[in-house]
Amino acid sequence: MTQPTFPDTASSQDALPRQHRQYTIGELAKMFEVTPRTIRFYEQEGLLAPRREGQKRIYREKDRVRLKLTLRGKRLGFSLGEIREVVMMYDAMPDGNARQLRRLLEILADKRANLERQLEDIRLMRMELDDVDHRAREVLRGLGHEA
Amino acid sequence: MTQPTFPDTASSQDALPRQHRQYTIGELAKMFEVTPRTIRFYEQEGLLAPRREGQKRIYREKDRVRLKLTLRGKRLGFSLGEIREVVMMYDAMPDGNARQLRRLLEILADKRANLERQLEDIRLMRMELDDVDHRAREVLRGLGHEA
DNA sequence: CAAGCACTTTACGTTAACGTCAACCTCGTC
DNA sequence: GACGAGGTTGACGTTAACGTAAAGTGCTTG
Repeated sequence: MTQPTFPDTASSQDALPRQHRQYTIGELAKMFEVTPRTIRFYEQEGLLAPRREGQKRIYREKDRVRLKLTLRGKRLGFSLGEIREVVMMYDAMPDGNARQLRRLLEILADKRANLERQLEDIRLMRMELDDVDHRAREVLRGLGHEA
Repeated sequence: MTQPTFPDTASSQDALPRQHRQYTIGELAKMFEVTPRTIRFYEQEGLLAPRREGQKRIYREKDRVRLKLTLRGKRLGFSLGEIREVVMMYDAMPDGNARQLRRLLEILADKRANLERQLEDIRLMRMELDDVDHRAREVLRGLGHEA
C-alpha cells in the first residue's frame, strides 16, 4: 500500500532546486496514481518526450507539468488528441508563424467554449443531484416513522 | 441540412400539453443531434425504456428528459454505467428499501465530489488557456512589428 | 553469482460506445 | 404495385486508451 507521493507538496526529503529535479517513470506513476504503461503510452502519443539516460527515461520538471495538465484534461473529458493540440502548439509557439498562432487561438477559443458549457452542465447536474438527494432522504425519513 | 429542433424551446407548431407529446426515434435523434443507433444503444444499456406501438418505439416526455440527462452526463465525462446508477435508482426510489436508498445517497455524494473536482479543474484549465492565449497574442504582435 | 528490483521493447488483448452494413416491415402516395 | 422515407433486428467493424504478458537489460545486495 505505497500511498501516492503528493504531486505538488514535498519533492523528496532534501529540498532540491525543484527545477532540476529528475524523476523515473515509476516515481511519476506513483505521484499521479497511474501506471508506467500509461506514461509510456502518452509518450507514444506525442504528449511527453523525456530524455534518455542510456535506455531509461528521465523526466524533468517540464515533463511532470505536462503530465499533470494531460491528466487534468482527461478528467475534463478531453481526448488525448485534443490535449496534444494545445500542449504541442504551446511548445511550437516561440518560432511559430502567424498562421499557426492564429490556429492556436482558434483552438483555445474552442476549448474555452467547451469549458463554459461544462460549467453550465455542472450547475444543472448539481441541481438534479440535490433534487434526488432530497427525495431519497424524505423517503428514508418516512420509512423510519412507520413499521 | 435539417437543423436540429431545439430540445427545450418549441414543441412543434401547435402548443401541445407537452406532457403528452410523443416522439419517434428520429425526432429525438434530431433534437439532440445524435443518431438513432445511439438512442437504441442507450435503451439496450438500460437507460431508456420507451413504449412500443406495434414494433415502433414511442418516446414520451419522461424518456426525452432521461436522454437529456444522459447526454449531459456524457459531456461531463461520466460513463453510461455511472449514469445508469443514478437514473435507475432514482426510478426505483418510491418502493426502495432503506439499504438501496443509503446506497443511492453514497453514489450521489460520489458524483458530487466528482463535480467539485471538475470545477477546480476547469478553473485551473482556464488559467492555463488564458496564459497560452496571452503569449500567443504577444508573439503575434511581435511578428507584426518586424519584417 | 544468484536473486531481486526497476526499467526496457514488442505485441497481442480488452472495454466502452457507438458506426456500419444487410435484410426486413410498413406506411402514404404517385 | 412500385417506391421512397421512415422504422426494425441482428451482427460484425472500429476507435481510444490503456492492460497484460513475455522476454530481455542493468544495478546492487546478501
